[in-house]
Amino acid sequence: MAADGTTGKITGTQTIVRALAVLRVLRDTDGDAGITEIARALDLNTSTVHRIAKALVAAGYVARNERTERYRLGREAFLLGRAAERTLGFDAAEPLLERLAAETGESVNLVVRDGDEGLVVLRVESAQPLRFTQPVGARVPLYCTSTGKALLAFAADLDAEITRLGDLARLTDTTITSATGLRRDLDLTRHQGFAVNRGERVPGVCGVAAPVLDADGAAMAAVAIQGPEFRMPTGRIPELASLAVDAAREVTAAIPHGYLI
Amino acid sequence: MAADGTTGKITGTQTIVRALAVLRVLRDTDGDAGITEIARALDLNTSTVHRIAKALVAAGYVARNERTERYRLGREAFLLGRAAERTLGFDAAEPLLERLAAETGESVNLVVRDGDEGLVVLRVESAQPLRFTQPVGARVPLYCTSTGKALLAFAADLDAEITRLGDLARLTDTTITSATGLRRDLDLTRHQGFAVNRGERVPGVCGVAAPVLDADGAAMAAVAIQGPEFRMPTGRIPELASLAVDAAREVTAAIPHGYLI
DNA sequence: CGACTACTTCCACACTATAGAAGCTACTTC
DNA sequence: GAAGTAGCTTCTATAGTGTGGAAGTAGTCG
Repeated sequence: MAADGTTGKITGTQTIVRALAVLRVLRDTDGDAGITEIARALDLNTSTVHRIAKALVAAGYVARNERTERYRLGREAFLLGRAAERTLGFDAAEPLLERLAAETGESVNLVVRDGDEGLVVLRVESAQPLRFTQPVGARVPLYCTSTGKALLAFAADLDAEITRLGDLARLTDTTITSATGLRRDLDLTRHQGFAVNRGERVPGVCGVAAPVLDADGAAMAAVAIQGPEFRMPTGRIPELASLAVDAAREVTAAIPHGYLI
Repeated sequence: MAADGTTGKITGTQTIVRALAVLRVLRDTDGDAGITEIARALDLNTSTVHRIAKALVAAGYVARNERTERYRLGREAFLLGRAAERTLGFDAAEPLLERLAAETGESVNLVVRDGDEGLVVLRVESAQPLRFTQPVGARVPLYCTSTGKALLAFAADLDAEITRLGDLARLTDTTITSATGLRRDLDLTRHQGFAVNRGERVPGVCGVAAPVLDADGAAMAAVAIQGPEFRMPTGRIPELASLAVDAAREVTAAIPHGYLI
């Protein structure tokens, strides 16, 4: 079968796509949103959005303010998320990351592949006043982050990945901007078993990431330790990497295999 | 069977209802589920479920195992939940409950009204080896729990609530089983500003709950301290109640008003 | 006080979602 | 190892669902 990397047009699901789009708008809105607001954002008729919203309210996925007639996400959305957290093993992974953060004193993230980006699904923040922080749900580039490079280096088809990335935008002095340079870095990452990022995306920020591997040796996710460069000198990298690799190995047991999380 | 809450006859939303039903099945399934399994649970044609599942997978709400062709909730469901947590103020409420749990040494819950039941949306467990525990997502009766009685006592129309409850099943020696008895208890609750439950649902378990009130004085949620009766003697109730009331007042500022959460 | 904006309801029609049939693969049984 | 079984997936004609324009209602601003 032709592996359709990009989502092909699936027919017979217009309504579902629209309903999920409404949820997405509410997810990305601070506070609440009105029907017209949502309709405009999605370029849909207000009556269509209104009907969809009504169904979502009836199901509890959306909460409705009776007075202001405005909407926000509801309790069923919250409960769905909790269930997803459990079934994807994030709740089991969290204590492992917390331990890693405590051991290293730095922030720790769990990142999964989401198309051509990395998606932060868990974070534990360092207790230090100066710490690296990225919100859950943040999407990060693959080619210039420790987690992204760990995901790429242990992807099923490394060459295909590199060509697919296209242009590598320069974000800092140390950003790797050539395909050959990235290839060399990923080979090293694969050989070492962990990826290192020294200010390639944000100046002064260093990351060390280990892949969470499935039975075939492909990366399902990546665990990263992140902090200011001065607290993570070259000499400390081996120790940090070893801790990250250990944590990643434990996370492997926590999350379900075979799923593109 | 599928009716969630009070699903009136809303037309033009069959597909959305079905898609949400598929999500509900996955939510209530441990591990993963197959198409046929879901179709049987919902009494739908497999091809219908398959198409819906495909749309949900494309949107990232459902994760698909390519090898086993089985499904579980996906990352977008998780992210939606996190967003709901934020917009409903649960993330802001959590530290308040944690403080209450630390102050009292007992388990703390936040419960909202869900139709004719209470729904546990947050919990912080006591550090004690013997502790009361209820999972997030658990639904509890209103008439025999501290949180339920706090929600009832501060409902908009108290009389209507009591008649609507119907039969009050006896669960323990101390369960209130008569409408007049419940009425008296709720009046006291309203007067005191907090509800107490001494083993009315589970023998030996005591709860003290304070309502989270909106601007109109109606309950939006309830905060409860729960533990074994012997650690919560009558003499300690005023102190615990005062702490619960204070916490509930702070939670009021955290959660959005006007929404039936 | 009138104009404006937003939410809600209704209904005929177009087009979407439906479900049956059939192909396909993986696993089980004999 | 062949035959059988169960489950996933694709296809398509058709029924019936969802659509969006229009009209009604309520609240807000100048």
